Amino acid sequence: MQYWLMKSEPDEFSIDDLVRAKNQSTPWVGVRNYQARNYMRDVMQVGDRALFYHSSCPEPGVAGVVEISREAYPDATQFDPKSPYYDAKSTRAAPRWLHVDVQLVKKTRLVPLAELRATRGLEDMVTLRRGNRLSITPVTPAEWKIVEKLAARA
DNA sequence: GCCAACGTTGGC
DNA sequence: GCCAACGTTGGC
Repeated sequence: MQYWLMKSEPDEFSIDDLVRAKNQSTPWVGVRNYQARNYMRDVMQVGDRALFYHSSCPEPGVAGVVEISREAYPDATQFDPKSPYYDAKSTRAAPRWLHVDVQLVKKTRLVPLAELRATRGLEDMVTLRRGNRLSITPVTPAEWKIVEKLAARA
């Protein structure tokens, strides 16, 4: 059992989109970074929990909690020439890109990035480290507790 | 729109 | 295998 942080651009897919989604669940398509893929493929397990993070938007921050609901399987968008995630070098025999499914646990208040940065105990959070751009990063149990407490505040 | 930081590509 | 050039991310 592991904790994670997963970034999504709310213009693309927001926490509210997840609230409205069928079964409040979604395939995490579009990851095109090997390290993030490897986390999904090799480390993530059904039942792991993740912070749903809004990035590249007016108010970046944690917007909710999700649970990994299906283990990694091939990302169909890599085979679709019309998709922005199309990868001409990937084949069905050896798909390059995989993804998990995630299911909503809860939408929380938006915990802004600035607040995360200002919180004691989160100094070493991977996603907050200088220059980090990875869309999927591990979160320690201690960090998880702190962020959950922040998110539960009114 | 800017820019720092990082990942990927491709020539050698 | 090196590394420069390029593209992308993501906060501001």
